[in-house]
Amino acid sequence: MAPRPLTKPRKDASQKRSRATVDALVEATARVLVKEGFDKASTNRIAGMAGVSIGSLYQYFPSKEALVAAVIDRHQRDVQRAVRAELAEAMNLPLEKAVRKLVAMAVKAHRVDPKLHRVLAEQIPRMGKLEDSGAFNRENYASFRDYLERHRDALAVGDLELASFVCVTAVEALTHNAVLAEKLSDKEMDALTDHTTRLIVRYLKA
Amino acid sequence: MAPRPLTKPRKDASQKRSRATVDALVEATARVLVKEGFDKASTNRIAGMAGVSIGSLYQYFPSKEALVAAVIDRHQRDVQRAVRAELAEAMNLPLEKAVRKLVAMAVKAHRVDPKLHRVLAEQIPRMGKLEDSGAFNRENYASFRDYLERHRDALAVGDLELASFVCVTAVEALTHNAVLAEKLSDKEMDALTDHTTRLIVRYLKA
Amino acid sequence: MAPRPLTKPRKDASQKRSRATVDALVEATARVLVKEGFDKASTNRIAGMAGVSIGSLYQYFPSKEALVAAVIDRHQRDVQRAVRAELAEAMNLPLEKAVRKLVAMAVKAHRVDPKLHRVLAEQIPRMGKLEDSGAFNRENYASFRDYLERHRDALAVGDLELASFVCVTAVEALTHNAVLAEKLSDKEMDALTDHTTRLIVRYLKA
Amino acid sequence: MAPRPLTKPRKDASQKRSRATVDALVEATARVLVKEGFDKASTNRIAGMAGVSIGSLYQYFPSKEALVAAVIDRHQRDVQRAVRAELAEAMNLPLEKAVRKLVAMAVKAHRVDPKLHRVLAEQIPRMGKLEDSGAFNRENYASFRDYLERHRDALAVGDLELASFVCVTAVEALTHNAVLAEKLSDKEMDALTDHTTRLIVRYLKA
DNA sequence: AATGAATGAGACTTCATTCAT
DNA sequence: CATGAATGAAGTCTCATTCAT
Repeated sequence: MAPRPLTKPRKDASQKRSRATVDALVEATARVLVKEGFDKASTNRIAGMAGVSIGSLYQYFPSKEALVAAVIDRHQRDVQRAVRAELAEAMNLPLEKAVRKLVAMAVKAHRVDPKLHRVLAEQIPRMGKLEDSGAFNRENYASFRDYLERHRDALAVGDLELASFVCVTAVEALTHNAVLAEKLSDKEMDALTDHTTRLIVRYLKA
Repeated sequence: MAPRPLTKPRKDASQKRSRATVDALVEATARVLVKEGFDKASTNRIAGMAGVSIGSLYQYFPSKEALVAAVIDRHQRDVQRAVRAELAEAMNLPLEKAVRKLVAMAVKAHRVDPKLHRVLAEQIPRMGKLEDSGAFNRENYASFRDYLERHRDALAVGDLELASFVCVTAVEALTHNAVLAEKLSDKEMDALTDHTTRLIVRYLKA
Repeated sequence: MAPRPLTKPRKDASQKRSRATVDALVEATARVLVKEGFDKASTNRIAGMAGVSIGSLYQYFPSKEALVAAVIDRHQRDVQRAVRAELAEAMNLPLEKAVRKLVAMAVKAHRVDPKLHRVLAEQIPRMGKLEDSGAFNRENYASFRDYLERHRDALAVGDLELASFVCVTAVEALTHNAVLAEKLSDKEMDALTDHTTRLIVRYLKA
Repeated sequence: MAPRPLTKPRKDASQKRSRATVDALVEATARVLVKEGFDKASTNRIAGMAGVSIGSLYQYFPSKEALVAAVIDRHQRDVQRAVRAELAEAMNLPLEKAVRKLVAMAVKAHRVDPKLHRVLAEQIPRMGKLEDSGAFNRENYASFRDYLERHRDALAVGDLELASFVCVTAVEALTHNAVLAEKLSDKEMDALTDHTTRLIVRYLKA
């Protein structure tokens, strides 16, 4: 067994400090993005809000883009965490219930941090991260395709790839626009969920 | 023959020159937006590409935004022109044919200048022109609602406002994403049109 | 006798038109200077206010400076005209009355167009026209020296050059500052006139 | 001896560097103003003369005006420092001696940096700092009024506010113009001081 | 002469990033 | 490693002036 290096604890401490700094920077970036918008979000402002010197910022992130990318990652992890359990559940339900659950999930995903989501949604396409856009990301897309595969017999559509694209795109767009509208009552959101569910179910069902 | 007024030609020449400059600037803006993206599209670059001095640019457009707004207007007029006749036609068809035509129309609209459309779609939300976003603008939205109103009896949905939102949003998102993918064959586009049409028709039909 | 050239009348007409254009430009410059301040007074704005094209402006004035110089000249001629008669009168009065008249004259001079005067007073030093500054110009200065010369016996001062400088500078500064204050009542202005007169008379009188 | 804290030197060095930059900028502004005049004094020129990047200039001064304001402040502090002791002394002298001292003081004040003073005197009115204009500022004005108050019995004038205005304005104008003339010998300056003193004393004395 | 479109030097300012301490 | 002063390219915009018509 290798001897525990003497510097470990200290390194741990410093690692902890590093981690805290990184977190503070990511958090500050998110806050500044929301409060000031992308164009006004300067690295100096971000460093200031994080309570960190501009030099330190560049110790941990090589560029402004890297910072924004980290925010995107964190946001997507947050969304994923909020949704993963439900997604798993939905996978075992019959079509209509499954779809309804998925739609509800999409709404929930968009509501994790709508203002941040909005800013990011505007910036992501400009950062060549198109594939990750939307609150439904690759992972969820695959799960849904899987589900369709397993229920192929109950479906009216043959091309599951296309069908997945149609469903995911439609649901994503509807929930995205609805959440961004901001002024929707709970009742209206429920109505939207109903309609979206119907849209998808009727499309899929044989 | 009426004598040609002596002052006319000069003024005309002048006006023609102005008009040419303005057009060159709008065209250059569109080209730069496509080639370099919004952030890199500086007024100097635009003036350079238009073969016009920076001073002339500011003679006609008070700011970068004004320039982009002009590009948006021009693009929307182009789209509208490409689509208006078909839209009118579609209004008199039975449901399925109408929807199919509308979907085809949406595809066509997105194909007017897809790369420009992509850039503008990213910028429009940041310019407070939300309502005009998408290839379906307000006017088309109203037409569609009208159509639903007139066919209310054949529909399964009661809330036409909501139904319009659902249909327009879904069609817009599907065609937008599909066109942006760029790598779709004609056959694939036809399949998408079929699916989209089915999606909408099944949703609407009683 | 030389025959009257056939073009004379026309030339007259065109000269009249030229004169009108020049006047309009000078007037417009004065107005813009007062309304917008020196820095905001662009040649284009001046041409616009004069109802004349920028090209024509440069037909008559080679530069912005020339325009301002013309305004200064005109203003000084206006002031001179307003004051000349009184100045002549004052020259024949006994000391105290003469001084009082001169002070009143200085006030009047500053009131010809106080707002324009103020702007010009700020600009003149920057244009190398120091010697002409103030509402008392060279001509008036000489007249006053003359007056002192002719009343030398009644004076307590020997160096008339210096005395002239002292008197003219003091009166000019007092009336200038007082008029620029703008908020002085007539009564206060009268008090100032009294005091200024006393200041000068006591200084001069044996 | 207390141990020198480890972080102190760096911070000090930092602060010293900042301070040096700021000083260099203010000094450069003053120099450029004198050498080129206000209109030609661009921030780039100033930064260049200070041997500092334009970015650093804007790190410390938000605008060109702020820079000029700093120069004004510095100049006024310099003037004040040169004059304060004498002013205090003068306050305890009898009328004639006091006035003579004040006049001498005004001359001295104008001689601190006459060329800079000239440029600033032209700019200050345009910066809404009217009240501070002249080498006599508010503080000195108040001191003088005080002095008159305390010697009211010896004076021929009742309205001390007006009297202060008359005295301060006259002295300021005379010394200002005299110093700006530049070509005056010491003897001439002495003569001017005598005359100015007489002007004021005779005006005030009962 | 009159017109006004065009010019372009140059002003002010911002901000991502580097580097001496 | 942290700090924050310093950098300078690049951006937006103005305005006196020129010149083709």
